[in-house]
Amino acid sequence: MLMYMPTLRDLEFRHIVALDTVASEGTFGRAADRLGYTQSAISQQIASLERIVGEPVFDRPGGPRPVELTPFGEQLLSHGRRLLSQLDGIGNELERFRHGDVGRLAVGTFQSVSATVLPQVVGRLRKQHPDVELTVFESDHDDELEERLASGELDVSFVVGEAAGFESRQLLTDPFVLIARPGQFEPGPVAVSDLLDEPMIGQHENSCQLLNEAGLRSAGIDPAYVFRSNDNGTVAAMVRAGMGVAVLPLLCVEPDDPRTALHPLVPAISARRISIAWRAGRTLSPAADRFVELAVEVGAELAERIAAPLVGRPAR
Amino acid sequence: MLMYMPTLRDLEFRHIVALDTVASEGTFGRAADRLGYTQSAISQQIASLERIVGEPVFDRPGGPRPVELTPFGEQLLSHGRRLLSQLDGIGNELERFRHGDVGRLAVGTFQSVSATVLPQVVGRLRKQHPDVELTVFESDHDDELEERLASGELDVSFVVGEAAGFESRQLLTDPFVLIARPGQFEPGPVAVSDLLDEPMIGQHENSCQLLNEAGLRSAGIDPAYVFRSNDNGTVAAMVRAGMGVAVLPLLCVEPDDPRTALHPLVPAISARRISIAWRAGRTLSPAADRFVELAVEVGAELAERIAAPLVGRPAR
DNA sequence: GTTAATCATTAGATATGCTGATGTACATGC
DNA sequence: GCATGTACATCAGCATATCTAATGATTAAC
Repeated sequence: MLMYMPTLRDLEFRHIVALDTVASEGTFGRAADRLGYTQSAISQQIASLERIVGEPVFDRPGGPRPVELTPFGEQLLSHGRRLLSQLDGIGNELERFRHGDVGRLAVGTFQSVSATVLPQVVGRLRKQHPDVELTVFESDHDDELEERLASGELDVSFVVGEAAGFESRQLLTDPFVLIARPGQFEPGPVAVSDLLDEPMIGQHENSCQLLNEAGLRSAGIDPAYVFRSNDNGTVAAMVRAGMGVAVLPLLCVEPDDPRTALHPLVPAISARRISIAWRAGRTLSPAADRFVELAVEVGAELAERIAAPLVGRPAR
Repeated sequence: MLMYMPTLRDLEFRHIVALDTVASEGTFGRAADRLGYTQSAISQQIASLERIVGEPVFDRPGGPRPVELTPFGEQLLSHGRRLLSQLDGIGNELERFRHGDVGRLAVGTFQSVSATVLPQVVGRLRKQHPDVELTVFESDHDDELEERLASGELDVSFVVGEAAGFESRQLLTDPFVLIARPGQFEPGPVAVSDLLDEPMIGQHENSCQLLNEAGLRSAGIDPAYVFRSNDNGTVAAMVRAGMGVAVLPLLCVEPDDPRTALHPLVPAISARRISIAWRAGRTLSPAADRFVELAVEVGAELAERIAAPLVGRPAR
């Protein structure tokens, strides 16, 4: 009959615990009592341990004298104790991970979110879970964000609208507004048709700009762009300089700048929906979960704040 | 039916190996092939792992798509890998220990051995097993050495003769010789009875000195000590100065010093036997075993060398 | 819609680990 | 010296865990 030859990989933590307990109690029987086993069980556990390591771990003097670790047993025990405390450490780390207190988190974002939602979310996350290693990747190309989400490089990403293959939670809707010089239009809503002859300032081609142009076109305007920039500050400056007017998502605009006037458009261009997304079917880490929650929270607050000036300001 | 609630302590290395293999293979089946199990076994191992940690470790998209670690699974795996490599490290360390290449070793010794046998043994040990942590405790009181041997403070100790409760290996026998000024006696053996009127120089009371005096008395001499020192160089100097003669174990004497003459005694005082001892029934560490072997080796060489001058010198 | 690939589940065989009883070795006390 | 007590080892029997083999359920791809 061929015996299975055990290796160190067969070592189990109960072996170490038994070794430790017997070593400190001095007898198998007392160790058994302390661990809730019978003497026979401990005897067999130690025997099994000795088969695994290939050496006796105790000197058994026989009779009523206590057993004593062999030098090999001492060596094994000191290594084993380290292993046990490592295991306990792992338990603690996993518990922290479970609460979202540690872990890596890679987030995708794009400009307008980076400037408005993200700082709030990051701030709250860092306050509540300071040890989460957060990395942020920004791109103005939706497909790049989605690729990295799909590959697993990103855990979650802010996105405009929804994309197939992803789960998401909607954070807020961001309406398009007209940015003009103060006095250029009557305060209050402006008809899209009034923009027919206006020179337009816009962004370079991106999902948001496309949505915007599609909206204008469906209202009968074929906008003539005299300048394009993806820097929202530059766009606003050009408007102030009288180069033209711009249609931008509200989140891209500095709402309280008195040097520009904001006007809702009628008919409204369908607002872009900002969500946070992750790969469908992929379990989120607790930290990522927390991030999503915070994003929803911040999104709701922001939605409230941006509704006010848009309605209120033209009346001012 | 009450279920047993597993804890992290129930984690086994096979769980980690399965986790790792499935993670890198992408499917349970291929992992099973690689590990020599059936797919069912791996499925059950992962299920068991998930019960232990309380979380799914894989996202299973269903159908022919590969499984993928959950963030929790990733975290667990990275900790688990560390644990596995620790275990392998322990295996290596134990192997080195088994060969006597690492470990602590506490050795007891006394003066004459410290001056003759020990340096040789230590030298060879350090050369062959440089990473053994050797500590040496020296005492001229046999009982102190034995106490520390018994308590486990010392692993092995050089001793004179044998003591109950210890196992030992004999290294050499160290004959007593007479040390006198050259010309004081005829070269060759000296009769103990000729020492009747000689003033004697001896050591303070210790096991070796007692053996010595007992030997002289049993030959009819009641030695009159005019000076005692435990420093062998001092004793020799006093002999050279003409203060008296000394009877010392040969190992305590500088055998090639032309300013003193060495004489065997007739009838010989029964030589002291030098052994190396350890607690009976206690398994020695491989390093200690090695030390014993080296001590025997050195003892044999030394026995050969000290026999020569004792026989040869009086004839010179 | 059918096929192929995947994991989960089930049932049964085997191995493992435990209990309880017994065997064996040793020290201690009379 | 012999009886006694205390300890570990071993054995038999049982419960449980773990593996294999077969089957079921789910999903992608054609």
